[in-house]
Amino acid sequence: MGETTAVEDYGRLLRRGVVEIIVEEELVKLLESGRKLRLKQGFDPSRPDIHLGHVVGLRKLRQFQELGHQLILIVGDWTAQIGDPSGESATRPMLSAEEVRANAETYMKQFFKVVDQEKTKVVWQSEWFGKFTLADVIALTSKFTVAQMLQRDDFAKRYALGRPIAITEFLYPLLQAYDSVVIEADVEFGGTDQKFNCLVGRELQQMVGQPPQQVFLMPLLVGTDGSQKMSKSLENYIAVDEPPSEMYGKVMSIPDDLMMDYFELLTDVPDKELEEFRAELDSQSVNPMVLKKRLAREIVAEFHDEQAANEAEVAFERQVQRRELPEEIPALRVGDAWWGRDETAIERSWDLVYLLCEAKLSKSRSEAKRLIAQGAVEIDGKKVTGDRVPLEEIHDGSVIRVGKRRFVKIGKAD
RNA sequence: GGCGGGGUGGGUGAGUGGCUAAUACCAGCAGACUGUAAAUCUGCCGCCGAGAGGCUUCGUAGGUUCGAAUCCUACCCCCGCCA
Repeated sequence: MGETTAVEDYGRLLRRGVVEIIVEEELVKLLESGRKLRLKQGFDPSRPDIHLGHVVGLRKLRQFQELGHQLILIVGDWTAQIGDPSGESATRPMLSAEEVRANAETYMKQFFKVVDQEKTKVVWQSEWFGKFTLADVIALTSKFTVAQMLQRDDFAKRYALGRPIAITEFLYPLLQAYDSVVIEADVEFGGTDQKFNCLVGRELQQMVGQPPQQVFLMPLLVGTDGSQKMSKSLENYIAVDEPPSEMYGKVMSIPDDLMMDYFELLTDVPDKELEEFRAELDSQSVNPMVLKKRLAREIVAEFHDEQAANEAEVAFERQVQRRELPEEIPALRVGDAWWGRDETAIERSWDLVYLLCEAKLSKSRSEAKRLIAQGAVEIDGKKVTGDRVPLEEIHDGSVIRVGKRRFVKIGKAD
């Protein structure tokens, strides 16, 4: 494919889904030097779940790997104990070595869904920080000033507002920077919120006589709520290990405005095609839903496969768009007493409230009553209006539905 | 060491003796509509109770009062400022 491919790859590599490159000319020089670059990516094994917000960066790493570069993945078993200072960081409980290892394993299993494991070397922070003495800590911290730390937007804001900043939070960027020195990173990757930390890395490297790493900053993906960055604590995330239909549905639930960002950052749909999509959306010549379905398929296929994506789509169309029943419905086994032979027989009816609770379709009796009152409950497609349901309305195999997405199939207990 | 601020329902955050199961916003749930689990609109959103109503909740434990998230006491926790 020759030279054109190389040029195209650079364009895609350096433009799509990139906010800022520090320093771009230097990075280009490195790329053109033909040297195998050392790419740095770290993670804290405090939260092992990877969601699409992380994937934006991981895809970029993969693109670099495709060009033959070497990824060094740092397991932040020390920084995990500090917690990245993003806001009101509650002090984290110390994780045991066991937990850290387990988390790291879970993390990497998901990580290598996107990133090429063959071209990745995994190292642990404890390999170097485990040997750190107080003297080393003092030496490291003495290289920086509080004023420098306060350059970081997050710190500056909190300081101005009189919000607390823990001393260990200042340590975080320093440890991260030291990582760069140890592994002699050529390029570090991160979301835009990582800018400060990455820049500290550059400085520290220069202080010890290393060439400073290049910094590659990517946009923060907005979560399914459409307003805040995707994060686990905000409950607006799509995890990479979610089942296909769940993933598909969550993608469909993002606001239309977010669609093109997702396309750009999370799929390989060519730029040219994305341009067409934008034009179609602008001129309203396409139903956004159609494009969003394409997006959902692309994403599901990336983490599962084509077939799973198609099945998820079929399920979505049936269950959400046409409000039909899903293929698989959880079953609730009901004992003989419930079939009207004992106390229920006296009233000749089912206690639907009780049934909903038993079936875990409702958290409490109060909620169950509300749901019924709001017309959210139907039995075999018939809307229910009262708490009591005549015995004959429910038989073996009846399906109770609450809202659009909750179902249970009633069956006799063995 | 001194001074001050604060701990309220999943979150933010009102409320300074009864009208407060507790304003508002966000999230969540449901319904309608639809072009999707988008958007919009409407309703719901502690628990128990068929209902009337009852019970539990505002850091913890006591107390004052006919009555407390609101007052008092002690304790716990968080934060800022000045040294």
